[in-house]
Amino acid sequence: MTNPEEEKVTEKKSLNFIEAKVEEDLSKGKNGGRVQTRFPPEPNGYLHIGHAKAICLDFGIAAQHGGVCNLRFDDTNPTKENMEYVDAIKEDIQWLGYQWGNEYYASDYFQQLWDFAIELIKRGKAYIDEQSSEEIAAQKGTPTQPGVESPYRNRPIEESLDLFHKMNNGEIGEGKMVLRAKIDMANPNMHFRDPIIYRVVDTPHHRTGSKWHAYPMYDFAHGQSDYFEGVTHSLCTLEFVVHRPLYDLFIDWLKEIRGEGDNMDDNRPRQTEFNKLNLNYILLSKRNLLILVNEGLVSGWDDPRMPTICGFRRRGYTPYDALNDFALMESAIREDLNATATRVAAVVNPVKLVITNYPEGQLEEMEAINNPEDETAGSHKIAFSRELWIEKEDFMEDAPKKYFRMTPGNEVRLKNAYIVKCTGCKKDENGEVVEVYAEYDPDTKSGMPGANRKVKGTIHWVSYERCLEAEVRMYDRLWKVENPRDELARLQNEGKTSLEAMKEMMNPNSLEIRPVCYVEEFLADAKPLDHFQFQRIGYFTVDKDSTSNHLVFNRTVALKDTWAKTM
RNA sequence: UGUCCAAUGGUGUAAUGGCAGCACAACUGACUCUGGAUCAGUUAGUCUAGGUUCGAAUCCUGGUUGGACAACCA
Repeated sequence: MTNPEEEKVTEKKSLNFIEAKVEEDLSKGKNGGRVQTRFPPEPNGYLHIGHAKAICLDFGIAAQHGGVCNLRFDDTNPTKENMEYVDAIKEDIQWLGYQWGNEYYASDYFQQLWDFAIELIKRGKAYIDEQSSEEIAAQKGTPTQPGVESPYRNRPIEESLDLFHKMNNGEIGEGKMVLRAKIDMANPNMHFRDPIIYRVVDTPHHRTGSKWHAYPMYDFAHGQSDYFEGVTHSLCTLEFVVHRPLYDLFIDWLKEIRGEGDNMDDNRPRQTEFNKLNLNYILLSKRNLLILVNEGLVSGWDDPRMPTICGFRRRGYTPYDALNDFALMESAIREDLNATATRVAAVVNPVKLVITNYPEGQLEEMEAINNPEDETAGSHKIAFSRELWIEKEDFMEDAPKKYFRMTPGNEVRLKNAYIVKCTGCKKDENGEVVEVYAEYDPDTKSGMPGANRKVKGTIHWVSYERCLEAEVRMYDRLWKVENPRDELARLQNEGKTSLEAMKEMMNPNSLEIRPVCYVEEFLADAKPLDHFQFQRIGYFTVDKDSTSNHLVFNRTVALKDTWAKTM
C-alpha cells in the first residue's frame, strides 16, 4: 500500500531538507556510510496522526538510503507507561505498512546511563540537589533573566555519590532529591541551567520492575540512547531544537569518558527537526486525548472520531490515506475509495415507496454494477419488489423547481431498475409522510432500450421484503472549531478545565446513530474493515461491533453533495 | 527586555539568485442510470520598509506578526 515514492509527497520540503543532510553526510563518508534512524515513542498513549508523519520520515529516510529504522520505546517514566500501549503502538506501525529493524527500550540502557551519571559526579559535572521542585524552579530564572546557583552545587563529590546511591536503593523518598548536571545557570538556553537528569520514582517499571528507584529524565536518556544504538540521523519535531545543544553536550562528555575524544564529530546522532503536523479540526495533544477517553466523551482510543491511527482505521481510512497526504486526508480517502469501494444500496432515513402498478408478490433480480470506475470489479444482484424503502429526503410534496427527485407528477429513475412516476403520498395525523406512491413504466428496465430515456433524477432504494436491517453510525468532525488547540487554550485562560473546555468545543453532531436503516442483502457477509460506498450517501466501513445478526456500519466520509449546498 | 524557529492564494505546499507553479477548497459550464465520479474553465498569493544585484519569494539590515523554550513529563 505504501512505498517510498508515495511518502516523498507527504512532506516534500522537510524531506528534501533532511534528505540533503543525509546525502551530504553520506558523500563525506560520515558514520562509515551508515544511515540509521529510529522511531522513539513513549508508551503512554496511542499513536495519532501526528506520529504517522514522524513514522513516514523515520522509516522513509532509512529505506531510501539502504539504512535501518529501529523502534525504541522511550520508557523513562514508569508512572505513565505500560505494556498495553507498547503492543498497540507496534500494531499501528505495522498496519501503516512499516517494519522496524530492532525493538529497543530506553530502559535497556538504565545501567549505562547510571554508569555515565556516576562518572559525571566523579568528574564534578553533576551533583545532588535536595531542594524542593519549587525552590529549584524559582532559581532557574526566566528566559530573560539568569538563574541562581543552588546552595548544593558545590557539595563534595563523595557526598553526591553517596546520596545518588541512596536515591536508587529506595532510601530517599520521591521529590526529596535529584541529580543535576552542573552546566551554566546563566545560559540563555534554559536547558543548560543545571538540568535535572535523575529523579526518584517509586512506581514499578513495566519492564524493569523495582530494580531502579532513580530514573533518568528524558533529556538525559534520549540523546544517549540514540548514541548507544548507533543512530546516525535523529529526526524529531521542531520543539526539540532547543534541546539539541544539551544532547550534543552529553554526547561530547560521553565520548570523552569513553576515550573517543579524538573523534568527536563522527558516529554520533545528528538531530534534525521537522515541523509538527497541525490539522484543522484536529486536536493532537495526548494529554487531552487521554481525558476524552477516561471521561467517556468518546468510546475509546479507537473511537472513529479520534485522530489516532486506530481511530482512523476503525473509521474506514486506509494506511495509504493516512500517509499519503495528511493535510488532504478527506480528499485522499474519497479519491481512494471512489476507485476501490463496492457500490451498494442502503437507505439510512427510510420511508416506504409503493409501486402501485407493479404486481403484488412479484420479485425481480436486478443487476448492480460494483464499481463504475473499475470494469473488472464485476456486478452483483439486488432484489426488486412492489414495495421499497427510499430516503425520506428523496420525496417532497411541494418541491422547488430544481428538485429532481420524487415529487407528484415527476419521473425519476430507480437506480438499476425502472423509471417511475410519482403519484402522491399518504400522511399520518401529524402530516408526516408515511408512504409514497408511484407507477412504473415496464419498458424502462435498466438494460432495455426503453431505459435510455433522459430522466433528471436517479434515486437509490432497497426492497422492503428483501433487505437487511442495520445500524449506521454517522460520524462527523469531533470539534466545532477549526483550531481546537487555540480554542482550548483560550477557554483555559478563562479558568475552565480541559474537560470543561473540550465539552464546550465538542461538535454535538459528531456522532449520530441511525439504529434502523435498511441495506441490500449483498451486505450479509460484510466483514469489519470492508469498505463500501452507500450510493448517493457516502463511504462506509463495517464496524468491529458488527455481527451477522446486527450489522453496524461507520461512515468514513460523506459523498460531496452539491445539492445540499444549493439548498 | 533573552535565545531559537518561522512567515508564498481560503488551506497545504513548490520554486535555494533567472517565467511564482501544484494540490485541496470555492465558483462556472459540459457530461452522467450516484446532484458522486469525470472533463473544461474561473477566482485567488510572495508580511513590511530599505539594501545588494542585470535580475530577489530566495541573500543582507531594520520592523511587524506567529510559534518554541522557565515540568522531579516526553
